Amino acid sequence: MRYNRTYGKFVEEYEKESVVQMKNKIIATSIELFEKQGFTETSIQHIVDALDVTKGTFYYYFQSKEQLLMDIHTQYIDDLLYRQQQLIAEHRTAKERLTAMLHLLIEDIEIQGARARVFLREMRHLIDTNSVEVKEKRDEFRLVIEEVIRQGIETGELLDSLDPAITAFAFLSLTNYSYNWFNPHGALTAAQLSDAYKDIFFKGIAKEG
Amino acid sequence: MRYNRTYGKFVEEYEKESVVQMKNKIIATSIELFEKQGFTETSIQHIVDALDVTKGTFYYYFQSKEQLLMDIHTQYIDDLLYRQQQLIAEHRTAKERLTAMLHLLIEDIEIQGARARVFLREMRHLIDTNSVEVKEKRDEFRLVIEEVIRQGIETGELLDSLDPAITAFAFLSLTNYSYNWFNPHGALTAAQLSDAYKDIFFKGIAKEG
Amino acid sequence: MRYNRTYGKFVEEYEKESVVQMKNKIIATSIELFEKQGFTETSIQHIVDALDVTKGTFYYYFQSKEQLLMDIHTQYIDDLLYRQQQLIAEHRTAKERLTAMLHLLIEDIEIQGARARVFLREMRHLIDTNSVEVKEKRDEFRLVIEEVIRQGIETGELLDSLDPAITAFAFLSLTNYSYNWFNPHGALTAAQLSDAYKDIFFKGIAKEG
Amino acid sequence: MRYNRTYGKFVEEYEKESVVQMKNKIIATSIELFEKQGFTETSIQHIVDALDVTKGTFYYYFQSKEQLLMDIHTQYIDDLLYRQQQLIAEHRTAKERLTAMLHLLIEDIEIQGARARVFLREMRHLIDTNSVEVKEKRDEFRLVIEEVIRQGIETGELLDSLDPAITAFAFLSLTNYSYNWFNPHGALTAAQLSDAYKDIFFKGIAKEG
DNA sequence: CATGAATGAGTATTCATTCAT
DNA sequence: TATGAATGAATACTCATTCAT
Repeated sequence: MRYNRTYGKFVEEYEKESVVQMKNKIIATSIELFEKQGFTETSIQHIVDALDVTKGTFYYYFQSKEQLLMDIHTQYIDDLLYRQQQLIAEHRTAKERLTAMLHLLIEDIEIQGARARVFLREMRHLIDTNSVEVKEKRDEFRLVIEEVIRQGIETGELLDSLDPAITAFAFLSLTNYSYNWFNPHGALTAAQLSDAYKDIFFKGIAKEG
Repeated sequence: MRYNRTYGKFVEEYEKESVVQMKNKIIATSIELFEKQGFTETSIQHIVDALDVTKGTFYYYFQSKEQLLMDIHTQYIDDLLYRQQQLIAEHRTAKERLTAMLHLLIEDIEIQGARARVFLREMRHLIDTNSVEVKEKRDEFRLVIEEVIRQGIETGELLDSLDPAITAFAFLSLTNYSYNWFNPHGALTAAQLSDAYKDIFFKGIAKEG
Repeated sequence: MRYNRTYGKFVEEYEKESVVQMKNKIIATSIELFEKQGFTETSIQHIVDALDVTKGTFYYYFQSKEQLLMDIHTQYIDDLLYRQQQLIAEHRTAKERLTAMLHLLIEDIEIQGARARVFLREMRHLIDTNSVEVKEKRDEFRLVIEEVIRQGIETGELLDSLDPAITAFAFLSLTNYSYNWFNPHGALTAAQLSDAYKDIFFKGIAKEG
Repeated sequence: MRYNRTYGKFVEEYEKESVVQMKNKIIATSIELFEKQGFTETSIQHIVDALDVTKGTFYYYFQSKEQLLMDIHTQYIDDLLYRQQQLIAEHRTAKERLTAMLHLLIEDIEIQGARARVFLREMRHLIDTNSVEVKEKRDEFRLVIEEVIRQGIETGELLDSLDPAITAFAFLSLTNYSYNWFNPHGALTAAQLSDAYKDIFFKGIAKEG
């Protein structure tokens, strides 16, 4: 499982295989249900019924419903940051890097759509320190984009007139909003969508600048 | 009250002024609470406490909590569609129309942010027929944008290479995602943001097309 | 109802008769159950089943189980303090006052034994500010006894060698511990018991001092 | 360990040393927790966490949580009865015997306060036969006091007017209630308290008999 | 001896909704 | 119009106990 790459590294060392397996089973099922019905509307009972275990089992693996949500968020954002770093290392120009990130994020909706949707939608239900922690990581991801844009401006690849912060938000709007409407099982593929967005984002829509 | 323009039209014909007033008071208070805490997390008790009335009063004006949410959605989207039509009538070129819509939507977050956020966030809690009805109106709004883009391509204002549907989604991504991060009380004004977005959307970010 | 004397004064002015009645019914039933099974072992379900109402009803009248316990404690200790003041006013000498308090407390076990037992036993389950509040009132009651003893020493009624604080605790030990074993339905009456305790407390058990 | 004197006698014959040790470790830890939080509020999980073992270990040594409580009670009351017998053997007059018992019980709160408090507070949680068994031993302890008083009356040491049963309860009230308020770490020592109580109990508080 | 995953019945509390007044 | 007492079903969470390993 791809999403387990980074998370797994740390976990497997001190948690038994079976514990990790059951934890991941609970997470996988929860993600499906959270996506369909929303976090609040999905009860622990729903989750354990779907898994054919009892509530006690759930609470053996997770301290609380909120902790489960936090685990989902942490897995997702940690993996995303890891892949962002890889991609930065693999590419040099701002255009290449932004294109790669566009592909990364939109293909994520194709590959692990439910997980992405839960991540983008349900953050509000994290409490106190947890929401701060996730927010910081999301900011980190965004600031990397901002920095790529800033460097692109400096190197002359991108327009001088751009505000890097606003432009980073524009970039994230395109990718993050797409989970609202993009259907990976429809006629339009993720590759086509990210290509189309790449053109719009880089060249704009008007005929002459 | 601006949001009452279209809604009022139908209502005032068969409902007494005072009924409309109390209904709007409940709606206004609910929007504030829904924005702060979310729809599910806000109880009827919260709402009536904030208004210093009793539950019975609430249920005299609304059949259910969901019906209240539906009313909020209907008011919002009807008003938006009305203003979209006005703006289409006032402008001729695709660029002008798109620019006007960009301003409309982003300034909405400044002027009636809570209402916009509740609209964009809580649609999931509408039930079957209601969610279909709202979805149809949202589609209607989007298809107008699509049509403006299509005409812009035909008239040569916009690039031939564009897919009007995807481009309309890109447009809506910029506007609709901004409620997630744009703070109307911050240093950046809505006017500045919509200007920046206009540039990015029309001209792109790359130095040479 | 005697225990409602002071409590009632304030309540009846702003709460409807029927609310007070249901509240008192819930309190009365809860006291019975708390006495028999203990606070923790008595569930809200037990209470509402005994009353043939639903859980919702319980929570309409009480914010929480702990709040119910607090109400029971407040009613009890407020009434006790009130009666202590009356009795102080009615008597002059230390002997008379202590005798009257002995009667008061032991007859309380006869008349409203369950209430007294719950009060003496379950204070531990009050939280934070509530337990402090009740503790302060219990201390107040005790300090009045201490003061009566102190004055008795000064006037020459009581032995100079006494430590008023320890003596007050000795007094309260006799009365408060009796709920553990004294059965009001047995052969020994409350009047006989308080008489016997009065003799022991004033004259001691040894043949010559 | 003092509290193991009598208990140990029987146990060591058929249980391995290590079993007894682990059992006593569990008991010691449980007493601490029961005292701080109460029996019901302390979970097996709390206990085993504090000991850094697992639930399985607990259930290897005790059939149930209630059985653990019973063991605590049995150890305590058996030890108390044993020391009461010793003290009866060591002293002859009623005054000496009662004074010795007063010291015994109040110093117990100083030396093994938690154990005493758990014993006095949590008996209610013993089930049927167990609670009967403990009650019988507590009665036995009380009846020895009663008998000492009876003999004191006969020998002319104590007042003829006393009811031995009531007087024994008065005695136990002084000792047993003290765990509610007496703080062994405060300025007042157990020796001072038992001396003060001895005077009050023997000579009373009034200036002339 | 000891583990720890799993159970199942329980707990306090919440809340949208109804309805007699 | 409005009240507010009552419902009933749901919710997150706890915990003593069991048992295969």
